[in-house]
Amino acid sequence: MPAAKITKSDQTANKILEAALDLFREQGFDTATMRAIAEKAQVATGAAYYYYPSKEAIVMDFYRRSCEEMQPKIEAALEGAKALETRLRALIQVKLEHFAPNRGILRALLRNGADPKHPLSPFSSETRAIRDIDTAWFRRILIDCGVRIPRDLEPALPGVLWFLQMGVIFFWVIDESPHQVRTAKLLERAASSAVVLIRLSGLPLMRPVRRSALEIVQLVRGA
Amino acid sequence: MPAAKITKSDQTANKILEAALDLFREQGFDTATMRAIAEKAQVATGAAYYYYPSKEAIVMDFYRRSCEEMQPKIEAALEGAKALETRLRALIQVKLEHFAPNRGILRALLRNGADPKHPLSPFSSETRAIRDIDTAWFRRILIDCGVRIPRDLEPALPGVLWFLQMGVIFFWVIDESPHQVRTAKLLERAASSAVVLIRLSGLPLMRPVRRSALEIVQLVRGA
DNA sequence: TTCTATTGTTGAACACGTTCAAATCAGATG
DNA sequence: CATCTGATTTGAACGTGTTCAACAATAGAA
Repeated sequence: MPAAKITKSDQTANKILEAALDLFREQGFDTATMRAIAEKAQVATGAAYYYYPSKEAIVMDFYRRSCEEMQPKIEAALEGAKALETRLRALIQVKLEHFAPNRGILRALLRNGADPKHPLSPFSSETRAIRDIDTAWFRRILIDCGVRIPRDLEPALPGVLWFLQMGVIFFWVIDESPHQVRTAKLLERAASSAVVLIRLSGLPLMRPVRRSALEIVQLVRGA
Repeated sequence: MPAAKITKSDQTANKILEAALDLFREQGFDTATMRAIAEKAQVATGAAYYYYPSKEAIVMDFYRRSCEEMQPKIEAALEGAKALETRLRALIQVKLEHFAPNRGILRALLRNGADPKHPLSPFSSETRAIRDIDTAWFRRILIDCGVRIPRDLEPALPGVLWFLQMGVIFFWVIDESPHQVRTAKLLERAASSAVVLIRLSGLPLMRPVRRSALEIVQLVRGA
């Protein structure tokens, strides 16, 4: 692998990204105009479009970078965490903390979440790669976690937990309570409930329910 | 109540609404421009804004009207339906059928669903009235439905079922399978599972799970 | 060095949703 | 009838994200 040289082009792209994020943080995604971003980055309006195909692509790049930066943080947070509940909480907590200074930007990103056709949606094909990396973490924390996972549930569970995580993050970006204390509570309850449900799902009595849930998951995933 | 006279103003508003919906259906929400809508309605661009504060307000009005029109249809569909599962399916089915010719328009409406601050979101304060009417139906179908509802679950359940319905509708608008056959399957499974879960939730063993679920619901509702 | 092709940069122009001051209309009032 | 008042209608203008033809800089080949 050749040493990744930092070209002038990279610097310009960075200048634009930083200018944009600054403005997004200061005045919000909608209020910050491309003209203002370009001016702050000391380039012409068109230059921004040479590096980013759209305003949304900028916030997409922010998302991609954030996820990269988070990988080692996640690794560290899971260090020593053995119980599934602890791991779940730690994994999601890392993300909330990492995004905390940029909650507004994340909101701009997630507001299109309901539309899988939208490039910014966490369910879009554009964000597929990130989603896969994310899901792999959930697959990993299920291994040797002290909770027996029913065989048929195993392939689907990481995706379901990722979805649960998305729910928590969605809630977090719109949580107006001081210090997002409601989200903290929700995360606690959700993680605990998830583990309880997984445990229960192994009970013979629950077999039909488990099968139904699985069918629903497969239906939704296939769409 | 005085006879609701149809004023010239009403006619113009209607002309604009119809022109807009036609164009939305023909070419989609984004492609249809306000100028084209105004032209089709044979008014100036500004006139559209005299009647509708925004392009989105038009589709909002469509949503409001649709819900009004659906009331008698729902009433009819529930006629004779006694079992909870049947009722659930019928209630949601009515909505899908009613919206079927306008699936694209509904998609434009729901894509902002993840942002409760957005006026068009089914979770926004602007759509509160509609949501309340909707939820009342779910409260109603729970009465004398043959399924014992745990006391503590009773106040929360209509809202939860409404949420479930929203999930099905969200899935439906993005379901690309022929005739939305996947949605049909999903609705079947979801309704069945919902009833099973409600039944199970009454079991003594499930009391802690029920309590946790209830806590989570209350946390999310309060935000 | 000089030519050439690629890469980067510019700012005017476009189409859009939206606003608004002015014009027009309709009905009430004198 | 003439006048006034409020409701309606107009179309130009604004600010936005985005495009693009033209230009500049750079790097590699000759």
